[in-house]
Amino acid sequence: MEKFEFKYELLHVCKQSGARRGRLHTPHGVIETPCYMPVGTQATVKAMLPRDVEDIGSMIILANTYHLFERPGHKLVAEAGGLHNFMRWNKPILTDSGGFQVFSLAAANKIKEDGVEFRSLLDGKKHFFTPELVMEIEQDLGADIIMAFDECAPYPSTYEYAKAAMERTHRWVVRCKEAHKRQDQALFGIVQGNMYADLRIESAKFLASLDLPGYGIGGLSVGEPKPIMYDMLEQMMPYMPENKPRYLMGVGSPDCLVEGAIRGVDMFDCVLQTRIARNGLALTGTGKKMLRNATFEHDFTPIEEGCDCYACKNGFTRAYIRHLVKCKEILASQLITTHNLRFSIRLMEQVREAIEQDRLLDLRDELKAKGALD
RNA sequence: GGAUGGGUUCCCGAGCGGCCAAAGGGAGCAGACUGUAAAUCUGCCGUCACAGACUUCGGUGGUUCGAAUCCACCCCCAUCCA
Repeated sequence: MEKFEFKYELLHVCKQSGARRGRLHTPHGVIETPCYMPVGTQATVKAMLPRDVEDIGSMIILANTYHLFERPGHKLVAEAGGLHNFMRWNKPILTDSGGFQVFSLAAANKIKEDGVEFRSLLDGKKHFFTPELVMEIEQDLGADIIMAFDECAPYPSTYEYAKAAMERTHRWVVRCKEAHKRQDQALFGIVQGNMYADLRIESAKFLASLDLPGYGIGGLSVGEPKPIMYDMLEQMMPYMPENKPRYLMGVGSPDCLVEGAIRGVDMFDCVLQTRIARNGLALTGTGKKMLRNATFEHDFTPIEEGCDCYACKNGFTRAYIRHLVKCKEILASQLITTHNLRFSIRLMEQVREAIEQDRLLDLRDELKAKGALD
């Protein structure tokens, strides 16, 4: 594997907020930050063609190690020439490690020092995920950015448990780093520490000492109130390396995207946009709109006036989309997903511009006043 | 004209003397959704002055302490026989 330099350029720091405007170079392209990354867990952004994901301005998408290991299997993806070729997406990809599944499927999993025993959701078979196996899978998948195997502790967790999970995560990231060989992939470590600021700081310092090309911030938005999440970000951020991208994992509601950027986050991913789209809920500059609702029956305006997404600029009306939602037509998911993703990506375009102009707090207030962050 | 089986709350469809405002599904209405076990899940769904009351199970009468459930007649529907 050819060596690639995953250079992160810090282009500008917003004088008003401290937010970072940056640029991350990967083998499959450049990522302007801060950015929102659509999620394509099963090697597809649900309801979207790769062409359309590209058209809305996605610079990078996610896929999931755990899901692709289960099906179709990382060896098959390797046989297909890697994830990019398999799913026909030639821009950057980030694979999550399965650490979140340790958390979300906790009832069925056994966490041990060496790794985590998973019960397959598909056939009940037991699998044992170790840092080494996760690295093997992620290297076979071949994403540009790969996440270390971590343990995402639930909220609330006791201090003792949070500390144990964090320390285990630290031991695992060292093993990941040891096992990771591909030079054309960037291995990101993940900060843990639950809702304990001292643990977060300890975790940030430890990970910084490993000199990895980027860092995930994990274990947030797991049910805690938003002010707690923001407080955690504020407390730990001074200990995160300035010259490395910071990826707030799994967070990405419109308000969190802006508030996160203000607190120094460079990358976000979130399933919310695509999931709520499939349930008929559209994000707009004046707040969320449940297009299934009867109020839109005779509403022949676009989802959002002035939006440049395919659905809005081609005359698809709320009344029509409501009809599609009620009929459970696939096009409803396609149109609303396209819109929600474009909304989020455009939001980040605005955020980047505001950072360059040292006015991100102003932008936040303007968006808030219109209801865009509700 | 005769025989048989039916008519249940918006629709389909259970119920076949009290525990029935009436199972279940659909439709309708609303809500949830943040590193995707999600094209999923939850709630409401006769009316009202709503921890209670009132009006419903083709119609009308009757039996009974009590009927959607039993009886009589009538009106419709389906199939079969003339």
